Amino acid sequence: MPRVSKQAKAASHAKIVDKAARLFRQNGIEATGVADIMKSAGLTHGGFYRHFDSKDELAATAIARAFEDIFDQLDNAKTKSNHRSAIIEFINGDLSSQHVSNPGMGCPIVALGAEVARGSVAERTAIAQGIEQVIDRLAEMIGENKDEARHKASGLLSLLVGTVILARLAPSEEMMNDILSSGRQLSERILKD
Amino acid sequence: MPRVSKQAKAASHAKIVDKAARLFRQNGIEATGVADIMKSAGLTHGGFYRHFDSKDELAATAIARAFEDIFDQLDNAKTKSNHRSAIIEFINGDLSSQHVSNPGMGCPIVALGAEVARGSVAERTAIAQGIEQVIDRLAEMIGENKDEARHKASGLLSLLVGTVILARLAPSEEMMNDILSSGRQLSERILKD
DNA sequence: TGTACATCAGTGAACGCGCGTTCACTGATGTAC
DNA sequence: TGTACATCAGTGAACGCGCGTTCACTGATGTAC
Repeated sequence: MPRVSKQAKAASHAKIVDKAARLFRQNGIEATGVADIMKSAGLTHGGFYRHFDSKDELAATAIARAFEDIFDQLDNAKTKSNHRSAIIEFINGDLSSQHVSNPGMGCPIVALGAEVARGSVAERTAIAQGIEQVIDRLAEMIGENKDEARHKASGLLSLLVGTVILARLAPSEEMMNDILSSGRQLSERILKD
Repeated sequence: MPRVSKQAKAASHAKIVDKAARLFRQNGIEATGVADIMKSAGLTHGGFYRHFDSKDELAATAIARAFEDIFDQLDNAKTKSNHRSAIIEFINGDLSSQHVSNPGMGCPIVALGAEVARGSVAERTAIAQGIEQVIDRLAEMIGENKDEARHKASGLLSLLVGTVILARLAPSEEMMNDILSSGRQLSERILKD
């Protein structure tokens, strides 16, 4: 299959990014090969460099793409009438066993934070921008005075990230549930003044 | 340098584990080579398999070793007369810029949690045991009724882990300090009923 | 305590393997007339 | 609208490289007498 149309290329591009965003979160960036991603997108590895200059460039793009999933969840919750109940709904989704057992579709900070912290500038910039926006949106939903809301949003995000990481390391379902419920309870305490 | 004495071997063994515990936390397990570790311990890579059956076995051992650093800090704080001020001292050490900028000597859950979550059974067992013990010791210092204390300890640990991860991703010193101070403030709120 | 010999910690070359990246090639797409 | 040709998305073999692991070798250590 030789040259394809512009829109076919755009579709390939989007598919590569989507699959990468998923595979990177699932298995880590380093542990995911360019060939794995291309195969997952229904292509062969040789064509990769018609889309990206390097695996690192894809990683930065895929991190930004992964944050779109989080923004969708936040925006989706925000359309609900009540901000307070919307944020609780978001928290319950984040601190759920579904999220814990599906890293590929979950939070990129949880899945990739530690790895990206020692990664390239491009990767770190992408994740920092994502974090900034998540905190902005959380703060907007928390409301009250702006500084105080950002303060709470930052603490809440830290708690959510740490809770899911610990839950993914729990050796039993029982312990996972204990960790998640501790996180949920503390989250609610952050929200009520 | 051929065969060495039993105690020289024991010293080599300890040095390999110490260096591995540090390098793994600094650069990740996968990104750290056996040869890097051996070189760092003043040895050549060929001798590695007189000490461990595989890199994975070393990883599990090094994770357990890394937790010793945390236990030392916790026990050190616990010898202080007042449990309440001791736990605050521990929190302040954990949520400090020194900890953020020195992953090699810091918390293995922060540095390796996400990677170990998709690692071998040996690695996951080692980190789960470490987490269990950290929660036990935190709960003991928190006091009050046992279930409530474990609940709080679990939430506190989640918060600490997430805060340090976010702080390591902060693009500016200012944002890092904001994240750390949000984490510190929330931590104290967990402690005062 | 002294001697003879087996053991094995550590060395450094070598192994197979998978990785990111490059390349010559293909033929449909896009463009210029 | 039709024709001629350059472009370039995608293929699959090949590249150099670093990895975890194995191996033959060395000679001091540990042990048996």
